[in-house]
Amino acid sequence: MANIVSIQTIANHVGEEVTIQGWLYAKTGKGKIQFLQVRDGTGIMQAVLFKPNLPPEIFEAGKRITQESAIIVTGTVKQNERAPGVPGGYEIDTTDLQVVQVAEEYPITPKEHGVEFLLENRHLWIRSRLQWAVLRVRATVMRACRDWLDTHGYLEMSTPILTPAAGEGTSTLFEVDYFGDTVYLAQTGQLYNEANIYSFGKVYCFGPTFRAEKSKTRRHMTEFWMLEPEMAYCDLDGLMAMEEEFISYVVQRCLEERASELEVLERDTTMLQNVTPPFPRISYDDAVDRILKIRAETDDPELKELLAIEWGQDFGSPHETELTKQFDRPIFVYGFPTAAKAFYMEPWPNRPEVCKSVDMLAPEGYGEITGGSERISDPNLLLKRIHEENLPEEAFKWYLDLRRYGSVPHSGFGLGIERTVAWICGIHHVRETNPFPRTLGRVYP
RNA sequence: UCCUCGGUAGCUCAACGGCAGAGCGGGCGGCUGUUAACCGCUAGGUUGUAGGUUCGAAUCCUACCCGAGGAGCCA
Repeated sequence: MANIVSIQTIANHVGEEVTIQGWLYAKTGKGKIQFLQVRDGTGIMQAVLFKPNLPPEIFEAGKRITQESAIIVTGTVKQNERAPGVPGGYEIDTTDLQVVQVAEEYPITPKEHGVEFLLENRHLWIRSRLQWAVLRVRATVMRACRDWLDTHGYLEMSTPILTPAAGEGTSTLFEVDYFGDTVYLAQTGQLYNEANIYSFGKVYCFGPTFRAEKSKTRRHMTEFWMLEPEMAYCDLDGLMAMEEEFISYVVQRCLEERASELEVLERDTTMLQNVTPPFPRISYDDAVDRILKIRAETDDPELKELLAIEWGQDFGSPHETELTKQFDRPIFVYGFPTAAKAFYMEPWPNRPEVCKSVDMLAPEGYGEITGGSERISDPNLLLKRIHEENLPEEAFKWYLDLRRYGSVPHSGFGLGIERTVAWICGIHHVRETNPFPRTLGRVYP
C-alpha cells in the first residue's frame, strides 16, 4: 500500500503512487479495460484497470466488484481530461486493488428514482453525488456562520431544548413527558438569549428547533436547525446592518470553498455573487403597494388570485416570490403589522399598529430566510402586550425581570439553516439539505 | 384539517373490462477509453389492504392504509 491520500487533494499528487480508501460509486468497462468511479467521502475519481498491466486475479476482482463495494485502490495518479469526477480530470492507473467487502445488490442505481423511494433509503441516498454536494455545502454554511460570529464578538450560548411552557402562544409544540409533567421541545432559544445578552453582550445559539405544525410544503420540516444571534444595545437599523454583513460573508465563503460542489449541483452562481451589502430595505407598507401593483399588471388569473392581499396580512409564499423577483440580491422587509407578529416586538414610534420587525427574503423564489426584530425593552409595555395576547404572566416572570435590571434596546433574529442551504445550492426542497429530514409523515430512517 | 395526484418486477413506468409487459438494475457471455457505455442470453409478480359489481377486475364501485404536491397554519 502506498501513501493514503484523499481525493480532494489529488491534484497535488500527479505522478505519485497513492492509495485511495473508499467505495465503488459506478463501474463501466470494455473487455480488457475497466473504469471504476471511486468515492472516498472527499470526492469521486476514476481508477482504470488495464488487463495487460495487471495480475489476472486483480483484473478479475475488478470485474466482479459491485456498486458500493468497499475497496482500496493503489496506483499512479495521472492527469487525463477524459476522466470524470469531483474534481474531474484525474485518474489512477491501477496497480493493486483490495476488496474489503463486496456489497450486496445496491438499491439506488444510476437511473432515476422517485422521491418516496429515495426518502425511504435516505441512509443510502446521502452517498449519491448531488446529496453529497448539498450536505458538504451545508457543513460550510454552518462553519461560516460560526466563524463570522466568533470573530465579531459573539459568544455561543446553549439554550434549552426542553422548555416549560408554550413560550409564544400560537404555535403547536411537541409535548414530552417529563417525570409526569408536560414539557415541550423548543421552537426558539430567543427568550433565553435575551437573558444571555445581559451577561455577555452579544450571543448566539445554534441547534435544532421543533414545530408540530402540519405544514406540508417544500419549505417546512418538523425538525430544523436555527441560528439565533441576539445583541444588546442594538436597534432595528443596527440589526439590518449586521444581518447583511453576516449573510454576505456566509454566501461568499461558500462560493470560495464549495465551488466544486456548486458545479456538481449545476448552480448558476451569478445571483450569489451579487450578495454584498447593502441590501434593499423595503417597508411593509411599500411591499404591499408593490405586490398590489404586480397583481394589477399581471394577465395570469391564477397569479392574480394568489397575490390578493390587504394591509395587515402576513405574506404568503407567492407574495415573497413576486416581490423578490424585482431585486438582484436579498432584501429586507421591515415594519410588519403588530397583529401579525409576536408579542415582544418593539412598536414603531407613534405608529403602534406597526412593529420594528424585519424579515430577510432571499431572491430566486426562496423567500424568508431570517426573521428578527428589535425587542420591547420597557417592562410596562411588555406586560401590557402579554396581557393583550392572553399569555400567562407567571410563565414570563423571569422574562419580565430582564426589563427591570438594566434594560436596554436589543435586537436579534433567527436564520433557518435548511432554507439558506436550499437557496445557496439552488435546490427545490429543504428536506434535501438535512441528512435525515423530519417531515410531516416521515421519521424513518 | 381540506384539495389534487399516485401505489403493478429491486427501480422507473406501460397495460385502463379479456394471456401481467418494457427499459434499467441483477446473473452468464462478448468487447482496449468508458462518462446513465454497447451487444446477446437469462432469472425475476399476493398489481397497497379489505369487501363489492361482473362469465371475467391491475382496470369499475365502496371503505381503509401509505406516500407525494399544494392550501390552511408557520415566534
